Amino acid sequence: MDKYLRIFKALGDKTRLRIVLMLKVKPMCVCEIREIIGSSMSTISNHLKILKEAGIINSQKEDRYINYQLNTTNPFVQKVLNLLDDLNDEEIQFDKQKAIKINRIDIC
Amino acid sequence: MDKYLRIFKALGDKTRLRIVLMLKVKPMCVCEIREIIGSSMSTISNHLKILKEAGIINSQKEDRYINYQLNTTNPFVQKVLNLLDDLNDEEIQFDKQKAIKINRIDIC
DNA sequence: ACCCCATTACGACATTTGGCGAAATATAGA
DNA sequence: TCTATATTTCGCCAAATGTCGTAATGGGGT
Repeated sequence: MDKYLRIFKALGDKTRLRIVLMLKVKPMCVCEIREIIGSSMSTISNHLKILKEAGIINSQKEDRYINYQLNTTNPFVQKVLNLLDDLNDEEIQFDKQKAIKINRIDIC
Repeated sequence: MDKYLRIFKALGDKTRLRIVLMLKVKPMCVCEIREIIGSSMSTISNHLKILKEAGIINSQKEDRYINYQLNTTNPFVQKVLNLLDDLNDEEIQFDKQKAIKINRIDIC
């Protein structure tokens, strides 16, 4: 049951839900996510840790950066993430547009 | 987005997740749920309120009791609840067995 | 060896949350 | 209408959570 609780808890926070939805656009590093959300580095890093421990995302090194991406290997997570396709608030659309345009070279 | 957040928040609490899963067995009143969970009346009532405001459950009068049951009208909620079919911890099984056996006449 | 991205750990603070008991409310049945 | 009982609401407390800034640490690239 803890596995499920961790997932629901992780997605029950606005900042983390935004992060998950913008990672649907493309994998991003902490820097980029921080730029879109607007919170501090440590705050974002902590949220990412929680999402990672819930098995919702994972990370991968790319050059000097660590890319965070949605975890596609866990079936349950996969199903939950699919349900989020319906979620397209104005705020989420903004985030996604920013995610598309963002270039890490400009900000990191 | 708030709608989704409320649902995830609601399911991100152990007591509430247990309540939801035992309501899969059958609709129950506050008394019965209280008996299975073991917390105070007011605590259970508050959890039910949160689940109701999230659209996960609804209530219906029956005699002197108020029966709480899963809300089957909301498609998103429906899908999420379907995902929970995989969840069958020992603790959950206990709850469900109790739910089957429980008789409100004995305890309310 | 030195940068740079990122993580972690800390203290501080405000807010939220979950729990309780007691009081208030509602309502069915006598 | 009165009473018993089921449920909700209220006020309080403790614990957890989210945020920040700073500072120390890690680990790859250059």
